Amino acid sequence: MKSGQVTIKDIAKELNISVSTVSRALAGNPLVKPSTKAAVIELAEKLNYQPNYTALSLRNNTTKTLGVIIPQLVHDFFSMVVRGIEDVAYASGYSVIICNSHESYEREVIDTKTLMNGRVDGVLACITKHTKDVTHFKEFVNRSIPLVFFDCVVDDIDTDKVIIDDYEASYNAVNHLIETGRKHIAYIGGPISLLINQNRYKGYKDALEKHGMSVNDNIVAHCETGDFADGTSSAKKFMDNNQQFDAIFGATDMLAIGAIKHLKKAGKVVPHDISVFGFSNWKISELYEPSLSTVDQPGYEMGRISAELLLNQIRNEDDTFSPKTEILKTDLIVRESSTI
Amino acid sequence: MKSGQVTIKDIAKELNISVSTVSRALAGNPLVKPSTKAAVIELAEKLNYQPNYTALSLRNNTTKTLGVIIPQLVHDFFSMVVRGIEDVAYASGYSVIICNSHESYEREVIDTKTLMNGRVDGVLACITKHTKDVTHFKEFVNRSIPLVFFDCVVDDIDTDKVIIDDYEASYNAVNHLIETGRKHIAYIGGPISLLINQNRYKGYKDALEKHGMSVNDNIVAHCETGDFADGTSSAKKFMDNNQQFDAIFGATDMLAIGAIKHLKKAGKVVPHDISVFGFSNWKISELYEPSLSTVDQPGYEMGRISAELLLNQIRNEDDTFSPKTEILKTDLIVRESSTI
DNA sequence: TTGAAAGCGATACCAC
DNA sequence: GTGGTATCGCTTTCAA
Repeated sequence: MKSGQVTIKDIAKELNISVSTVSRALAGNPLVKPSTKAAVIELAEKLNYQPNYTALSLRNNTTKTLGVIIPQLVHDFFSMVVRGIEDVAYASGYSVIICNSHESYEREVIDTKTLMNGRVDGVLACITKHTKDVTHFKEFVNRSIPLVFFDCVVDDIDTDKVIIDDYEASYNAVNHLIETGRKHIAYIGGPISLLINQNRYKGYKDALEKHGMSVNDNIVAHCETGDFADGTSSAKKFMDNNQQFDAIFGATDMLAIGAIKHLKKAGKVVPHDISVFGFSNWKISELYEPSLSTVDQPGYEMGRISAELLLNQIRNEDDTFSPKTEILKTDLIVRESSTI
Repeated sequence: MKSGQVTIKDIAKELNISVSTVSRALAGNPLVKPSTKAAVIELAEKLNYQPNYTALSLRNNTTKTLGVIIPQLVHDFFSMVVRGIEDVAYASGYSVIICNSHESYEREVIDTKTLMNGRVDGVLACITKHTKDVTHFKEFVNRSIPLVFFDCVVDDIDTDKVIIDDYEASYNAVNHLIETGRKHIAYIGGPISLLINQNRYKGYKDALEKHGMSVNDNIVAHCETGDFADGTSSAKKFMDNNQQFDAIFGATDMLAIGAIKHLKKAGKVVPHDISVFGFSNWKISELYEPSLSTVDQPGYEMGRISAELLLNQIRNEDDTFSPKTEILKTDLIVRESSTI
């Protein structure tokens, strides 16, 4: 763009024909005389003509761009989601613009406004841990801008959603700990205000109860962040309070590894004394020592499916649209930290 | 956008005034009668009017968007760079569109084309490990689209560049190993075709020579990826060949940790038997055991400076432009893996 | 103070 | 086969 941009007008002038003809020639319209067409194409290539994207967007009322609002990028799971989104988008001729909310509610609100002015044809969003008021997202629906939520979704907005079966994953993980002989299983999770954490906690609870155990609130922690430091401090709190436990289920890999760090410091051996299970299958969970048992979430697939749902909405437009919720299955990856 | 979008035309019709007046009122033009202005603003708010971004772009020949081409996102360093870019961009009213080349040359070429059609006002780029032919980047210069390279830069394109002082960082790291008494220091690095790796290797070599040591090619590896597995296999190769060494300088944290993994397996104790130094200060380097000594690169600052240089180019436009290269300093972070 | 009209780049309908 | 022109939404002269 700027000064240097070649337009069809330039081509038309140079060849002494009208812009209409140039446009048609470039579009491969069969009505154009072959010789004219050849001349246009040759000159276009010589001048390195690129159709002005902005003009096309305005004309067609479509930007061929998808917006993604995501709370973190340095995150193996989210990164795979983005990759899935990009692959589907590019394959359909769409670009992707990523807004990183950095887990900030204020930033998220700004991001929605940024995407609301016709810059994108549709939006894929995963809300931050702190998002409670979702008015800013409802506005997409009001304006009938296609919207798909993934992972951390908003319950009371009626649109497509793609989520992980957190409940089942967490149930299975805790079940595994019980079946390998653990009797006193602690829980360390992220902010319980988030639906995904509610589900992970519920899976934990139900797995215990299924086996006739009950939750001991002294070894349950709902942390603010889900980060490493929270895992360490939670494990420390449990031990300082002289709580007995032989396993920890951490609702994120970082919480789990943070907990292990403290256990080691306190002289406990993982998994001999205490088994630990994580959630997300970050790269570090494989590299850490002991390697961490964890839940593998299908991030790429989540991105792929979300993008497909969004493209469907975009293509549908005026037609009737009935929102779907896709629930994706997870896998347990058992490693050293829970192999007794 | 799409059907539902409110335009100034709608407002004009509703109030029985012209679009010009509406436009002026919204722009805060003082010539508009206060009562008219108030009415326009009130209605605009009521209808939740948002100026059409595409129309503005076309009109002003400016997109208020910066493009970023980056080879990886799940990377603590790049992530900080992006954050720095975003902060500067947003503060100046610019959006950021990120193209992830996924370390693929082909993808990178596509990304440059995507950004070449007037979608962005300028581009920030870090080339992939595999990029040798840089014709696609030269086209930005030909079209006088502002361009700034960061981190992995292209030497023979005359534009702004922001780089890390890889040479000095690596020199200092190896120097530290020598000063703590190490005599036989191995080198494991990424693809030597990349300038940054040439510099890291040179820093290693010069530090050795400065202390009267010489490079032993049997304990030098230039790997293809810089990933974990390459670190492991290089360390294995050194040991399988019965090479003696008491330290390893890994030109990425992943290479270093991969190497440690093998050392442990082979019964060596880090740092007692062998010191290890990494590069990049990934989060994992702090969590790993032993915690990894490493080079901290100022990612956020790199992003910030790159974006500022780009915005300067954009604002300058026609004026004379003399490309600058900023070289950023690094810090050594000494942790357990090199503390004897 | 306000309105009419040109123009940003590309497309498509309507003439000829 | 080709040219003229309206149009997308908005800003900005130029007139009134």
